[in-house]
Amino acid sequence: MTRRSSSVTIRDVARQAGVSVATVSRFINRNAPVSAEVAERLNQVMTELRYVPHAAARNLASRKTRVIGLLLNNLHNDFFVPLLNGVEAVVRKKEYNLIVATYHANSRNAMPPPIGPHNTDGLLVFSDGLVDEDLANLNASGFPMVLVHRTSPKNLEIPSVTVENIEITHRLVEHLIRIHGKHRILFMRGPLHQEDSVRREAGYKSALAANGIPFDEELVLNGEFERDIAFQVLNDFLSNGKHVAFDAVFTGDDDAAIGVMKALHEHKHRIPEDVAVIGFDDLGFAPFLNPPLTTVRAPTESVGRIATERLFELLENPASNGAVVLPTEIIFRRSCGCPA
Amino acid sequence: MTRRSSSVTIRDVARQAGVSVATVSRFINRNAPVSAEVAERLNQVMTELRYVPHAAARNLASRKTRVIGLLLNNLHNDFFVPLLNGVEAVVRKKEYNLIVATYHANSRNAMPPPIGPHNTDGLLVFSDGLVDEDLANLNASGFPMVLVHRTSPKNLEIPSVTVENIEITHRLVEHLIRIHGKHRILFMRGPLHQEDSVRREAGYKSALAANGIPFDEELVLNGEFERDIAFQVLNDFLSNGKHVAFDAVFTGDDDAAIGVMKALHEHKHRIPEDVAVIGFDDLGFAPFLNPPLTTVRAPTESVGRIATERLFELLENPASNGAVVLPTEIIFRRSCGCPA
DNA sequence: TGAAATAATGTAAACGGTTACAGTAAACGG
DNA sequence: CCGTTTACTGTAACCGTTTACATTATTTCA
Repeated sequence: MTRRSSSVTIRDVARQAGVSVATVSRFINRNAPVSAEVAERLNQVMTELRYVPHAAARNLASRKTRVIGLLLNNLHNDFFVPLLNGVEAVVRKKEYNLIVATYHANSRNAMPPPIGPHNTDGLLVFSDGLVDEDLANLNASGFPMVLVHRTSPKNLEIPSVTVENIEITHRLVEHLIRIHGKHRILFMRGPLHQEDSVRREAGYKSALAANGIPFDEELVLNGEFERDIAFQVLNDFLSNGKHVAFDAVFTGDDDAAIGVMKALHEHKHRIPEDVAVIGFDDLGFAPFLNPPLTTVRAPTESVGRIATERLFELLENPASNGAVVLPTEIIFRRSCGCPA
Repeated sequence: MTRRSSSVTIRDVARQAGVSVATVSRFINRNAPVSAEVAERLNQVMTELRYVPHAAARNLASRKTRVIGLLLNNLHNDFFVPLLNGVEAVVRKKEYNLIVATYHANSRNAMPPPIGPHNTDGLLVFSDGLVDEDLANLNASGFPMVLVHRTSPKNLEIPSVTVENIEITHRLVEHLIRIHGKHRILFMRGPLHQEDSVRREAGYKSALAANGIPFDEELVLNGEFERDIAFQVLNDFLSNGKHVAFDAVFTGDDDAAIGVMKALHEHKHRIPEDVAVIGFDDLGFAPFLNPPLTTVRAPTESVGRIATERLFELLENPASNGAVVLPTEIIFRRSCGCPA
């Protein structure tokens, strides 16, 4: 067999420097002493030959990839920028690589998850594509994972990083009711099984209940936490004559709030006079929307950073370590009816 | 040596199915016929054993990684969401993986690029961290690359995907001058050597020149195409008493425009009456800023998609194929002074 | 000073796949 | 009916590292 590879290998370096490959490997990984003399020679030879270790070979031999994966449902939301930013910063500092992949519940049938133990050392799981059973299997095999914006299935104890949703949503919706006298509050929810969406819906309902407002199924729309879908859905709702009255919209996230605002605009509803709008996340543009968006500030970059740090802790010391819930805070702006 | 690996290998599958590893490999890769009988048996055994091929081993043996890399300067801009989205969609369809890494000119001293021929099959280069010399070396070695928002160094012919900047900027700035009578237009530029920024500056200058307005060095600020930096810089500019008068701001990108608007707001300048603002990119939130942002629509998701498609073409057929420049279009909204 | 630890290096067996090469049996073509 | 494809399968070398084990020279120290 005549396999040809143009790339220079560790053997070339070893030969050129007159040492064994083991010594070169040790020098590269600094995991055993190498004489000063040899070290210098190797440095020289390596730059001269432009030697770069072959990642796959290292991975195979060492059974590490130096890659961590981030599994998302999709990339249709500005929300992911701060999240990615937090993740990437930590990954870079650790001199690891980051694989970003999308995978959601519906793609399960077609394909297995694109990233996992076979090509990463650990996973940051945002996606709902990995169902509880998958998580259980991976966890049982000792594969390091940290859940993001999602909590561990019962009796599995996978570490997670989330933000506080229910309490804050309750308070914000209650604000709409008590301060601004809104009683017909539409909820533009996210993906059906996404925890943030579920929790925000819970907070929404509990605020209604606490204030004697009956829950109306008709006032819940599926915006998928996506700008375009939220627009579409609300637009249809407003167009399709049914004319269910509402005087406020709680949009599960800021990005979808843009779609909501667009639909309201196009149907000549004034915000907040006719319809108040509130969001969630406090994305960078929220203060500059028209009107400025009342929302909940979620520390998204911190979520990414902390989740990644915990994943690295797990890599070094495979001891599970609970759930962290980061605090959130309401930011009042004009879209709810508050004065500028 | 006693190496232990808990994972099931191709040999386990082969033994269990009573065939050779070669047959299993062929079945997995579907690159040679396998009898129906064996195929079924393998399917069964593989799911039973939960066999997943080990990526590193495949990579090593096949000398392919099935990974493409996206190299960015940073992730501090909502602009990257549509870009990433376009890239990721194509990568997923091809059943490849995507490594996202940041690397910029200043990190060169500290580290080599985190991704390259050693861990990817090809690169989408947005970053300025890879200087012309690096590109030349990589290109000479036949490594597939596509430049994004950046054109090929002279006589290198690396494929690139960019958007039209100069002409459109010229027209937009001229609009500010001729229609809205602005004559002191501040330019909030991006990173010094970023081509979009350079070209937008060229369009800005040519519009000034074409309309008899002298270029004033003092009216150029470095906002780095980052929201927070743009805010900081303009805020300082407005605070530091120097009181250089201006009646408009051309912000090199929409994300930075948010920072600009914030600074203007805080200093009680009305937009567009006192100061007009125009951006670039037409990010999703642009129509909903207060006031709605006049900007240039750039097909960012298409840039990501097309660049990635071209990279895959390159993988299959290493023939260089020029530069594509996608058209852009001005979107007039209120921030420039146009009526709603 | 002799035993034990340490430093520096080499040899060669993995790691888990792919694939060139070879072989056998069945199908085809004239 | 026989030479030639074609379908299918197996053997084993190889991809480029890491690392267990072995070896020798040098320190350390009781």
